[in-house]
Amino acid sequence: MVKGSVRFRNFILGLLVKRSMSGYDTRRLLRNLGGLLGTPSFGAIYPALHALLEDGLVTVEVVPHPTRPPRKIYTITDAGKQALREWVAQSPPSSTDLRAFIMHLMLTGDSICDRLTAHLRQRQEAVATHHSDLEQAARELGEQPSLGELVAIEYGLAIASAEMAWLEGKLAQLSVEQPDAGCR
Amino acid sequence: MVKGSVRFRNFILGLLVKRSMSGYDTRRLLRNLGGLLGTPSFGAIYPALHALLEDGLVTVEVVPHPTRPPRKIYTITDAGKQALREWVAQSPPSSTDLRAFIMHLMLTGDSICDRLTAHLRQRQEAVATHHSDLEQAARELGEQPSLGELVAIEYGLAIASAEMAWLEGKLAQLSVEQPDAGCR
DNA sequence: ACGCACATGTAATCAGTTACATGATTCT
DNA sequence: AGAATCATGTAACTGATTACATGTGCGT
Repeated sequence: MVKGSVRFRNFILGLLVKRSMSGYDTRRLLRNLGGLLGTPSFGAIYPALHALLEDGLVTVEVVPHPTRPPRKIYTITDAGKQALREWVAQSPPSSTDLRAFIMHLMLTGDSICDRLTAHLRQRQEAVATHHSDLEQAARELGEQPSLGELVAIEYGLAIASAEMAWLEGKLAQLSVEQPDAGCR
Repeated sequence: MVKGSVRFRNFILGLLVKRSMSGYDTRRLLRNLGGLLGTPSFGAIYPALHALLEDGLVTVEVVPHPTRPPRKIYTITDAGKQALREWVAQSPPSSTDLRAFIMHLMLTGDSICDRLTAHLRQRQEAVATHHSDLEQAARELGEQPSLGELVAIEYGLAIASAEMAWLEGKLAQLSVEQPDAGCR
């Protein structure tokens, strides 16, 4: 009867690294992020927060309010930071999950550990694989493909190419700016 | 006790437009497409197929095999084509769902209806909105954003830009190649 | 010998959304 | 007046995955 996935709980936990906030705040933050990390409902957020609390990964401070329901400000604990560090370290060996990748980007390079370039390279590999999968698919389409099919594959290919280009550029940029990459 | 979502059933139905095939085949096809349309499991595929059959949107031909379980080849019916046509017509008024968009691309321009440019324009709008949402988020990040946060937003922005560029190019190309757009 | 591709199907379980309850305050 | 924002929470439901049952043939 665990609430939510490990992945989801760590997403929420990841948001709390930057600053303490309420469940309501996490939702707003995620929406403000343009859905880059998804747009979960309260029915997912609150239970996840309760689970984190139960596991001692966060603490609550109840800020009462005269009229509205009291705000519950959640703060990540040392155990929580440790758990996140572990999650970031062991997690996506070859991530095809865009959101998990973005979350990892946000956490690495910040207070967790400077593995930014490592994650970018991993993503590079995953996208390259995806790209060649699509090329393969395009080739196998062979027999009288419809306009729609062609355009769809093209579309996927274009996005993958753009991702690869960006990743390459960013990696080059980072290697110039801070050649001292590696874990503290 | 309906099996699967309308969206998912239509995905499967959409694959059958091009050629008749078994449940096993649909799964392979989707994987070959590099996960562009997702990688559903048999536990989702078979029930969806049964539901389509019950609704008369597909027919089955059981091809027995001496040793292995018989293959069940599903073929879309006229009613199925009609249902798909309707789904494509009414569906995502402003799709933020990449997969649904790709499925629409595949269906339009083929045997369904030539609404390709309309769908591309709709997508263009959705991506533009997403892009400006991210720019807003970047601005609001304000206070001492971490390297990771910056990179994550940049990444989202880069992909959105690439999508917009591709969409613009493709629309220009289509308007030259076939100015006679519009539904038959 | 062992696993993988072929091929279908069901049951248990999970992870999430939707809908509801509660209730004051501010915008239109 | 009516809608939206603030704020938390639970219960019912849905849509999917995972794991299992069943069994042959082929590659290494």
